Amino acid sequence: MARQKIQIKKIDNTAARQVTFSKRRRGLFKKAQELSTLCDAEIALIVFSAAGKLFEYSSSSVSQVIERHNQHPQTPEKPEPPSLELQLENSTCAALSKEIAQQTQRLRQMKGEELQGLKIEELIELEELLEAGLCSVVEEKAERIRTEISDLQRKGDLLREENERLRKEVENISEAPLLQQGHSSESITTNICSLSDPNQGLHNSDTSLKLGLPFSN
Amino acid sequence: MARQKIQIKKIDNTAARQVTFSKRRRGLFKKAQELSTLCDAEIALIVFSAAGKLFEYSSSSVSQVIERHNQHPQTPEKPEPPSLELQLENSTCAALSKEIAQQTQRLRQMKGEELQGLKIEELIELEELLEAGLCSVVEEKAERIRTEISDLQRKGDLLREENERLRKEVENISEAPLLQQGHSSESITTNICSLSDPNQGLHNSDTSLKLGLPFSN
DNA sequence: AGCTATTTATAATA
DNA sequence: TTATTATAAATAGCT
Repeated sequence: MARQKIQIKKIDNTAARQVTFSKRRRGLFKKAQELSTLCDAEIALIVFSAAGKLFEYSSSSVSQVIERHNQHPQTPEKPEPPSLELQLENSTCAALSKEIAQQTQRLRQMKGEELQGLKIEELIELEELLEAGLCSVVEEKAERIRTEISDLQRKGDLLREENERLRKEVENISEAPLLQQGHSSESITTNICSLSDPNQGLHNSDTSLKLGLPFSN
Repeated sequence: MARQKIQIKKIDNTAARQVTFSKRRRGLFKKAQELSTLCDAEIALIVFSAAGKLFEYSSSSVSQVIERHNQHPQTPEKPEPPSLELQLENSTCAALSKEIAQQTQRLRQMKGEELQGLKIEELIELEELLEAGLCSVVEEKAERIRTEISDLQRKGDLLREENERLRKEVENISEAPLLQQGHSSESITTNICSLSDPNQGLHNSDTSLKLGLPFSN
């Protein structure tokens, strides 16, 4: 509106846009204030800059005008037309909730609850599903226990070897012309070690299978 | 601002005030619209005339801007701070999604999939859960099949009684001095009926239990 | 931030 | 209300 007429469209140049925003915003606020004074009007003006900064003017207080606006009997169309974005969010939430409800029911059915709603055919399918799942779980458990037992036996073997080594070391030391003080505690360890069969590591798989009894529980 | 400069104070003359209100209001709205377009600003402008009439303008929707205004943080850091309501929606969605993910994993585990993440103790619990569920399902199925069979047998009994009644009726009619035409088709029905033991209704429960073999499938 | 040539808004009037 | 128009105000492009 000066030097040159401009098109009312978004100003591309960022700096120029910010300057214009500043100038016109002040002009707008001034006009609003003048209107309210001259004509005894109640005005609220809320402006968010493109950067999200808030500017506001009100002849009284913004909250007061908003309150009056909310209480205004007019606006018979939509009291609160939720934005499309919000509607989408809500519909997304609704869809998610529905999915949760379905999954929850399915989980209950798999736990043997709320079976009334199922037909015999569905019950049979569910039974087969549960049996397959149970079978997988049992197999996984068996595999885990086998591994666990193998690990423990391997560690046991290592400990036994270590003990054997220590026992021999003690024997060697004992051959030295020293008194046999403190030998009692060493003998306990030695005795415990000698109770175990040093060859039992070879039977690992058999042993784990015997211990696998809980598989059929 | 024309012909003569005016003082910015309430216009005494009512008519003049209304005219000025009308003109300036339009000018103000135009300026607001220009600012929002030129500078990509979000604007809400609420004006109550002295007579209490509401005029409003917004670049988007008044409610939306008011909402943004209400939720505006004291320090506007973000270029586009999503309203708290939206954040809540999003967090709700996130929570729901998380729950769905958990349920989905649980369902898979119950179907015997993705068991790697479970400890042996958890596998055992899962196994017990599946066994309990399977047991319930099997019992429910057995009950359903029992009921189904009882129903079918009851209906069969009714049909047999009806057939018996019809057979006797036919016999009575046959005693009349008519030719035995058309008796052949009746006799088939009668023969079929006579194959069944009219007392077998008493054995309903036993029979259903025998037929209950699929329970252990 | 100021300046100023122009455009725009508008007060008075019809 | 609307239209006209003289004038005040606002402001786009520059510093």
